[in-house]
Amino acid sequence: MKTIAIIDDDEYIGDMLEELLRKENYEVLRAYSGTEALLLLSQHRPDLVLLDLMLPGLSGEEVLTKIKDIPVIVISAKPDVEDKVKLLLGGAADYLTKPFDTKELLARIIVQLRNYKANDRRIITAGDLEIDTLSQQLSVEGVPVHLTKTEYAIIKLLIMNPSQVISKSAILDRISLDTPDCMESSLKVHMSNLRKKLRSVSDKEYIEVIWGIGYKLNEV
Amino acid sequence: MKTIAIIDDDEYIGDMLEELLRKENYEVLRAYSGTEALLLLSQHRPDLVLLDLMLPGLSGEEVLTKIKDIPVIVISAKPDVEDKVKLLLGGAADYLTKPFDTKELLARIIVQLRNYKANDRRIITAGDLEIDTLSQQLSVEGVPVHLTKTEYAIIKLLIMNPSQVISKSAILDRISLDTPDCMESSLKVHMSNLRKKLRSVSDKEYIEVIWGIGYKLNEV
DNA sequence: GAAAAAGGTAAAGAAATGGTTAAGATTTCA
DNA sequence: TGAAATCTTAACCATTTCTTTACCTTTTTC
Repeated sequence: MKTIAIIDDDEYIGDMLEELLRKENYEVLRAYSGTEALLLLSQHRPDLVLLDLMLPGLSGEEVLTKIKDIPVIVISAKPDVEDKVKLLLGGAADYLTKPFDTKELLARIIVQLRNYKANDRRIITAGDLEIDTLSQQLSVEGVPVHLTKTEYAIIKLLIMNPSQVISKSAILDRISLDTPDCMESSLKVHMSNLRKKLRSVSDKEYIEVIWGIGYKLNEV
Repeated sequence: MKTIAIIDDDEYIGDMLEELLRKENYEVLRAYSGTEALLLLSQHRPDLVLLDLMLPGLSGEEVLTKIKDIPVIVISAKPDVEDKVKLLLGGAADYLTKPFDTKELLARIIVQLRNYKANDRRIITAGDLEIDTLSQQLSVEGVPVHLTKTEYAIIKLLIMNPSQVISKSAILDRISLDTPDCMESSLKVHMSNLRKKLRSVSDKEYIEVIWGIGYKLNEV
């Protein structure tokens, strides 16, 4: 998933943009002034910036000069060609004049994003366990552990529902072991192998058995 | 000096553009129809294409799909948002509606050209791997490696998404191997050949297999 | 406490997946 | 058109992963 920072002091427009982008499955960051924007960018690294020019404090132009290596789409109420040229030459990747069509904005966002390497991570943690859904890797207390496809599917299910009891049938559904006869015996083995791998890194008992029902991940 | 191709059947506008660009010290190529454009592009490699949509013969859209890795600025009389979106998603780098201000056009040309390094090339790197999107060449630890078109498409996809698991189906989608039955066997061979070429330069294992899922580029 | 039920482990065989090679088909380019 | 490069297909092998089986331990129930 890509992250987009919206820098706009107008809360109404910002909210509208945020909703629009979230619907398209982007992660959204917000800043409401130039200084806030710089703070935000020092802490996060979005894949793209939507920058409104009318900002309190620092001007949009000043903010633009501070942004390195992230494409910036400038949004402005001024249809002035002089402004457009100045901002484009100043480093903006694109320039849209209000009012704009949201479909066009989305298309231009895609244009900008497709030029850049995706460097986002999607990490889900539960206690000392951490999975990176993009590299499909598990880390236990920071140590990467190699898992098979099925083992990864199991631990992901558990991590996404920490401290909840997951029935064996739910696990079987999710990982779709489709030999109806003898699936449970297979699951037993997968659980055993998975735990063995966790144990090779840490002594903690992450996976707890709920007798007769299923399993539960303890956030130790 | 940068070279810009103008593809426009309207001689008057074309002449105007050519004069404008020459004044700005660009080299100019001209084509007056879709087929002529393709011929021109097969012989020359401009740094940028200005493409008018109203073309006799091949449509501008068709021409666009044939142009790879050269930024295309579409110029159109149609202010239709639907068209804009279609062309932008279809690979256009920018879209200007007539009538436009020439200063804005020049600024947007600079924006497009600025993405390319001083030597006129767009370089994308991941660790010791580096691709040049213009010459479609890969360098491993600085050593150029010759790749076929398909191999290049694969390594580009991996380099643009470093450390991420790319499913085989995603790769197949991207490089459009279109014999649905036996594509995987083909992919296996491409991967094998690609790795062999990488191995001939470096001992590092850049491409990792994620068993049952796909591949991942390690930034060693 | 014994029997029954459920879960854990280890090992072996089965199945799936990926790697490699080579030959034939196709495309490209001079 | 003919030669060279590239792509596809198929066969075979190596490796990884999954399932099955047997046997063991733990928990529950009576």
